[in-house]
Amino acid sequence: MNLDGIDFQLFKTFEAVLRTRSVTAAAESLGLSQPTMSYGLNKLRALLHDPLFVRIGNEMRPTPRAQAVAVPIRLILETLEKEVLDTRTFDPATSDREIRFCMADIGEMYFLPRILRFADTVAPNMTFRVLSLTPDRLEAALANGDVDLAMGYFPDLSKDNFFQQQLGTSSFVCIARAGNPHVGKRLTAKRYFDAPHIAAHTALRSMEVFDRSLLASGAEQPRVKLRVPHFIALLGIVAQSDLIATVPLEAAHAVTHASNIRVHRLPFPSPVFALRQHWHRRYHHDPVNKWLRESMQGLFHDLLSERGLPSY
DNA sequence: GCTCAGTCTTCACCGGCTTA
DNA sequence: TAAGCCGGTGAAGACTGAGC
Repeated sequence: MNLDGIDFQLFKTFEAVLRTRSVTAAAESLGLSQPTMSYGLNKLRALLHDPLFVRIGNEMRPTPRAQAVAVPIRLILETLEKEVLDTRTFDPATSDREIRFCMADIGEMYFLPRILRFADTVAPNMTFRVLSLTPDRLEAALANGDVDLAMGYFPDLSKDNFFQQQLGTSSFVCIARAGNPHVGKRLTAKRYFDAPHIAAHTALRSMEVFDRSLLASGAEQPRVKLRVPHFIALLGIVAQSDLIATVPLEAAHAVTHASNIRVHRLPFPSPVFALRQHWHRRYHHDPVNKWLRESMQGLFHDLLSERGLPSY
């Protein structure tokens, strides 16, 4: 079986004759003339090698072949109408779609609470999932729709297939537990570089910007005593040890309320990096993706561009 | 069995679109 | 630009069942 000669109008012809049991009535229901209906029916008869309908009295009765194909043809028409030709716009108020983000764990702490509060009011039935993926897997996930939006610092997603929009800029600060003897009353450059550091570079891609900046300035490198893969672990260790950490400002925002962690300005000018949202060009015109991007832009643009260092 | 009304099929033609 | 294709229409003829 091939699709040569298949015209979906013929399926509508079939469905109308089946429904009305009359070529004339079917023609009227489709707004066509009776000969056109008859012509279409004959084409379908030739295609399916069956008379499909035979006249018995004043009724066109379906043949067994017509009865057999009635259900699949109806399914085809319904699928076309509902899933191909349906151009209704996306309505977040009624949608129960799952939105999938890719963020570093810093993003989860900083972006998600605000996203959830926003969703409670405008998209109450939506659910959310956050994935943490390597750059190559993220690229594929955005391309095939497994991830809707990547938010944060993703320098690898600058290829032609991806769109990006800057949400704001960020910089770096230092965090240490209250009373950390390496910090003292004010964090000086000497204290910063003498202190033992903890780093979570795997989780925080943006730290690459900080490292490159420090290298380019010719300054000495911080003494990293411990490297951990997760930002959450870093927080716990900073809170309970004399290690200090350099983290993006968003991370500092996220831990402002933590019991004994204090945020300090760096004792030298901090490099600045862009926080962006990234999406694949396949989904550039997708109503859901479009709504999501515009919402995130509205939600975070002012916040990221206007906020300063948290009070401490 | 004839007539009539309703319906279907076929034919001729028209107009729009594509292609050489 | 002309030819060919395709989907459409109107007209005419054929078919069928109901009524007499």
